[in-house]
Amino acid sequence: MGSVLDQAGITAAALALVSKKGYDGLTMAALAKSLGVAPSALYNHVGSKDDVLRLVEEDLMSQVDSSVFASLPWEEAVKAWAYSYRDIFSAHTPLISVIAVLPVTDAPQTLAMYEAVTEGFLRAGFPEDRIIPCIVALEAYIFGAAFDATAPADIFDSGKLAESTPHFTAAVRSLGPVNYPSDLAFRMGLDALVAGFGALRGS
Amino acid sequence: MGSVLDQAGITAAALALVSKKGYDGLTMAALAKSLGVAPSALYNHVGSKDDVLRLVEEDLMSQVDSSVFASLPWEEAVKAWAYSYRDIFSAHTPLISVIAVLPVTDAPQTLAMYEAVTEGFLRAGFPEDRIIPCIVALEAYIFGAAFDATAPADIFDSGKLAESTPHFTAAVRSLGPVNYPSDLAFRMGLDALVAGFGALRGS
DNA sequence: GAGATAAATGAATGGCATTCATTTACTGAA
DNA sequence: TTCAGTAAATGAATGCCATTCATTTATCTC
Repeated sequence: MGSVLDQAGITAAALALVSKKGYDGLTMAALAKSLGVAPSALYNHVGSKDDVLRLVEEDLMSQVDSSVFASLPWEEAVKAWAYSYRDIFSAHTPLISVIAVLPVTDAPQTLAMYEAVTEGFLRAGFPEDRIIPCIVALEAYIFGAAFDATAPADIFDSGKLAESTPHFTAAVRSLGPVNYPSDLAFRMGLDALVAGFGALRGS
Repeated sequence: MGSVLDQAGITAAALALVSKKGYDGLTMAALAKSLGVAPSALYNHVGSKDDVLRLVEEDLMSQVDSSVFASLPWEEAVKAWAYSYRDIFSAHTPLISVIAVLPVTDAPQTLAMYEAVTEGFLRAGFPEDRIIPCIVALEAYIFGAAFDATAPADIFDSGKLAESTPHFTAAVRSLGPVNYPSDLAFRMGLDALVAGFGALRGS
């Protein structure tokens, strides 16, 4: 044996590469180079590039703060968890298309997060059969919001077509200098989801 | 002139190709072949493959039903619009990563949709400066839910790690035979968002 | 009919993930 | 100490991809 490579090392190198060059720079060749190894050597440890993305996902999932469910009341815990989840994945949106569709089997960190969140919901008095739908809805919102967070500030600039969309253009203008209110929108939507779901709790 | 190709034809061919072979099958070579033309000929009409994706996006946006805002009360209109939006894009998730970040300038169909939705919110009594944040939050939710809708039914199968995640595993089991409740979750989240945002309306 | 212009061609380029036959280096048993 | 087995790394090759470019073809205008 005596291998230079292992999954932990590959994961760390992939994360470093992504933070330095972005997901466009995450190629098997670049990853191998950063590990001082030939590209084909990676295939002794991962089956494909998608495997690398899965390793990165697992690492990120373990960074999502689900400990808040043990220390805060449910409303605050959900919000803190959601912010943490979104903040982490807004820097990793290319992963979302991969993971949103990925079975959770063999993803221990991801499962651990779901377990902590589920426990938090149970402790807050949710009926067991409503918990997964709530989590699914919250995750959908979080993933969508992660994309938003990376959008350019002028995404809603209607340009030449402003005259044909007067109400929309006025609504955008009314926001003032910051015309892409990603953070305000995230807070508003999260508040609405938490308020709506909170009503499902048993007494 | 007398060109075999134009943007409408390219858009139609791209949509046909996607519905037949999926987004993996949407290559410039395959697109050109389906149009009876050499791949390089496409570049006289579009600047890049991303341009093709933008054309497809515009076409899909025009299919989203925003006419409901003219005929239904606000709550029902938002829900009908959201369902239509999600249903269309759940078959086109690879576009989401592109468009969620894309400026709306020079996207007339997309702008027309935003204008119709904005008018619906105004008519329902929303303060002008809350409308865009509401739309942003709803869109985030819709895009995220579009990913969910394509997930496999057994995405939450915890497999060998079931014993270490007892609460989560039980919550999944309590859902019964269908263990990925994408539709239920979408309805629940949408109801919560609509209820929460509806409270912002002026009297 | 001449010249301009728009459009299509086919050959090239460079990057990409992945495969595979081969070699290297280490292990544990005789 | 030798030798066989094995895990890991190598480098060359494959096939697909988007994109570019010099060149040709066809059409329209004067």
